[in-house]
Amino acid sequence: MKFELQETAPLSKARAGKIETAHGLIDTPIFMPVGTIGSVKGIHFQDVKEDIKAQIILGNTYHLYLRPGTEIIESAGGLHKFIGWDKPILTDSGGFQVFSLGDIRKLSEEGARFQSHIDGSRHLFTPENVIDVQRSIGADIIMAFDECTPGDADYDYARKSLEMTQRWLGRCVSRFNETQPKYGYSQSFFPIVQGCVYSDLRIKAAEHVTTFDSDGYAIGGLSVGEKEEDMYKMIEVVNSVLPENKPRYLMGVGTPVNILEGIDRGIDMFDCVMPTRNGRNGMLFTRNGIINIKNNKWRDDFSPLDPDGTSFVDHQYSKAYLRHLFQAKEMLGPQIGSIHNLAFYLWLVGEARQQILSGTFKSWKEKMVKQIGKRL
RNA sequence: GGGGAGAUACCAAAGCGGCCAACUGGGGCAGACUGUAAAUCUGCUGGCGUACGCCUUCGUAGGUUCGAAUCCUGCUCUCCCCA
Repeated sequence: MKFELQETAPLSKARAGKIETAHGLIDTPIFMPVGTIGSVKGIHFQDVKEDIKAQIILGNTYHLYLRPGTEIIESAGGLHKFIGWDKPILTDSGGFQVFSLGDIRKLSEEGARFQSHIDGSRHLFTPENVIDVQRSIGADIIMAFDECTPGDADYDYARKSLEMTQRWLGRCVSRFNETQPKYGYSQSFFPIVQGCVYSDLRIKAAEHVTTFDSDGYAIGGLSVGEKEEDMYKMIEVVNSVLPENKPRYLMGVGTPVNILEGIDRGIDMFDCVMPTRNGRNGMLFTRNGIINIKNNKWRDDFSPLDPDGTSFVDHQYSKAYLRHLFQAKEMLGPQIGSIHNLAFYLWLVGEARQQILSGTFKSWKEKMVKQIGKRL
């Protein structure tokens, strides 16, 4: 994998770049739709690619390991072939599930013991076998196995948690280096910076990951309950340490405003369930603000869903019709909501990239932040 | 014509002397959602008030009772069975 830094915006840390993977190029900054279980929920891959213009999607080690299982994915010839997506894929390691599964898991130095949320069966994830599973899945970018420290963790917990994540990282790297890709193309490995909201821990964590000279670096453990200002501060702190010539991935973030603020602070890659989950639940992000399409006020608004939108759904369907679909619980409603939101997210990062390249990012961003957070 | 059952809030449906402004569904209104255990979850849904509360409600008109959606009587309407 290669990363080319093309431009940095004036008065900002925002960067435009290009990532070259075995499955194609990725323009950065980029947003990656989440396709946890091998599907961007509710959306045909054709639309993900051609309408939404996604350049890379996510999969999840935890979910794919439990179902369909690595055997099936290997038999299919890897995840790309299994799901019919020929562009890049990034897999998350399962670290976040270890965090979000709460009381059906137990952490130890060895790894994470957990029960399947599907059938209750017991499993063990270790830094080593998580790398193995990701080799089997065959994602272009695979993630370290970490502990996603909760946003409200105290210093002592955060420090110990970080130290374990660091030891796990060493084991991940070893396993990564001693194994080979299974499908004839190379895979990249990204370590994850933890450290909760504590600057000194974040700096240590960032310095630690850079000792491994990876193809890129991720910032995890943000937007997990901490204050938004803390998140922005941690991004600044970490990015002041991470090397300029490698992509930086802010995991799990966020709202459209979060993404612009992240770009402004030098983040290149984002993923989040928000556009799909909220879209399924009737919340639409637009460049003019946020629409809750279920609200009564839209019942007789026959104007296009989003006159400024880039997706076909924005022009093909009216607000009143989409509201009707949600009222009637028609599955077309969540599908349209998801497509719209993802298309908006991809437009947002694509436009940010153009603004960076033309040197106008900062003023554009300030204007956008005011608009896109409004409630319509 | 005879016999029986019933009328509860937007709808359906519990309640059958005080703990009832009234269970529960649905519908409606609003909110939440950030590396997806989520096409999910939460709240509100007689009126006024932030709240303690106050006011008006259980077909309708009376009555019994300290107290009635709940008991009694008349009336109106609905449904079922037999002729």
